Amino acid sequence: MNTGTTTYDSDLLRLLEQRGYIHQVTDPAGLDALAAKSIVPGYIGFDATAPSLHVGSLVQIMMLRRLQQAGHKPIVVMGGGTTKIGDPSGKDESRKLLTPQVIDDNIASIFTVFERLLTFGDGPSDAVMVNNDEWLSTLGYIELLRDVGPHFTINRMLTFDSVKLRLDREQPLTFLEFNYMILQAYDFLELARRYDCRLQMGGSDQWGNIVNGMELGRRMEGRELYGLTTPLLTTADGAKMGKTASGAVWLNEDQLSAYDFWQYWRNTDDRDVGRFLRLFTDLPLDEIARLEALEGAEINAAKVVLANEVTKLVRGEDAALAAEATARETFAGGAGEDLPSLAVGEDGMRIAAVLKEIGFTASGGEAKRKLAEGAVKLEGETVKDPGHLVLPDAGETLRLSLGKKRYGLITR
RNA sequence: GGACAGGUGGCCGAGUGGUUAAAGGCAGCAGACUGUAAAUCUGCCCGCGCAAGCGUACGCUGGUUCGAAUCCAGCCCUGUCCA
Repeated sequence: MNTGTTTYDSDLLRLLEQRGYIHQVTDPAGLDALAAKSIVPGYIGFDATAPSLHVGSLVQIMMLRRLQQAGHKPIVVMGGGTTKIGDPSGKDESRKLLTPQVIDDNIASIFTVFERLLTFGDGPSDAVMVNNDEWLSTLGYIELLRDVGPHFTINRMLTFDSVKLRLDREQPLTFLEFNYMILQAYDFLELARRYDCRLQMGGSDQWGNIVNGMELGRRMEGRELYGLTTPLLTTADGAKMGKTASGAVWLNEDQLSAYDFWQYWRNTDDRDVGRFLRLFTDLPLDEIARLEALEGAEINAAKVVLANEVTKLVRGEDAALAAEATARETFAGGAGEDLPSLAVGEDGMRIAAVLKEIGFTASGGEAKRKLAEGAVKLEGETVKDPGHLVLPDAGETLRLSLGKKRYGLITR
């Protein structure tokens, strides 16, 4: 693990290293020297395919926050232009094309989260958000080929992991996907021109793209650019971060309630607590060290702190407090108000239907299975009969649970 | 354009005429144990229906057959090699 000692002179690299953001840096000494003496504008690119980013992107967002904390300028690049040609992320089917309107709406929605974590404005170290559609959509093909094309060799492109993997596995790799990396490289060049951007950051899978951008900038305009990647974030049991029972862990409230968001962090694996505290909260390192050292059941206290802090940053303080209060009451046998709820109406509803309606199960059949397994409780009593009629008295609230972690409130 | 190999449930991957809603693995959910952790063991894991049952499903379309994921034809898609 990270010892906290570092050889860097700049606040930026010290901060990033101590908190565990650094996987690779193209020229650590050069970047360190630059960051020690001047403001470094740095960018990270984000997808605009959905109305919210999810937890998997949070490391990157936090890294922009650290950049700003160290006095530099974060640039958020939304991939509006690249989204227009579809997402080539390896999955064969998910190449849905989005209309410009949808993309713009997505970007606006995503921005609400950035707004909480970064300070935007016109000052030298204020954050800015740009859409790469601004330059990509007006790019001429001939022009691009002539100016940029000569700087890429197919030989080298073939050596990139993203490409090699596909070829080795004998999977299709389209020309479109192959070109994606050129457009991403072009982004870096354009940002260097517009904002004197010197640094691109990203996940470790972006290393190749980042290096391409740096080299393009150097070859075309003699620019000195830097790249830095974060480690691929997995949970201690090896899974990619951000996936859970009911899908992705979205950052926006519209896609995932604050309570569920809070629960995601509360359920962190013991082994991940320290690492996540460093990455995803602003708590001082010595306090994190103290929390991380807790053993046995006591580490749960650290998980609560983690959940509170992350929820506070991403969703705001009120949301964090409410989520924590709800969790405390709920797991103490009561029922917090933040829980999902369902009104069954005057005639009541059969319990299998209730489970489906409230979103605990995907289908009626699954609800019946869970009932048969004895996983469902109503007011603390196990219910097994799918036909059991749920009908609270007027004004009464029943407490429904599926398994040990999912709770909901049923009213008439 | 040609030759060959392939397209199976969220993913990987068996299955070459009925007993196949389709082996096995992964992921997921639940139960037990716990600390709302991990590991482990057990069960579940297409949809609808209280149920008997019904409906969909093995790239697409059509055909053979009492019966097809499995056989035939055409088409679409992918890979490898050749032009």
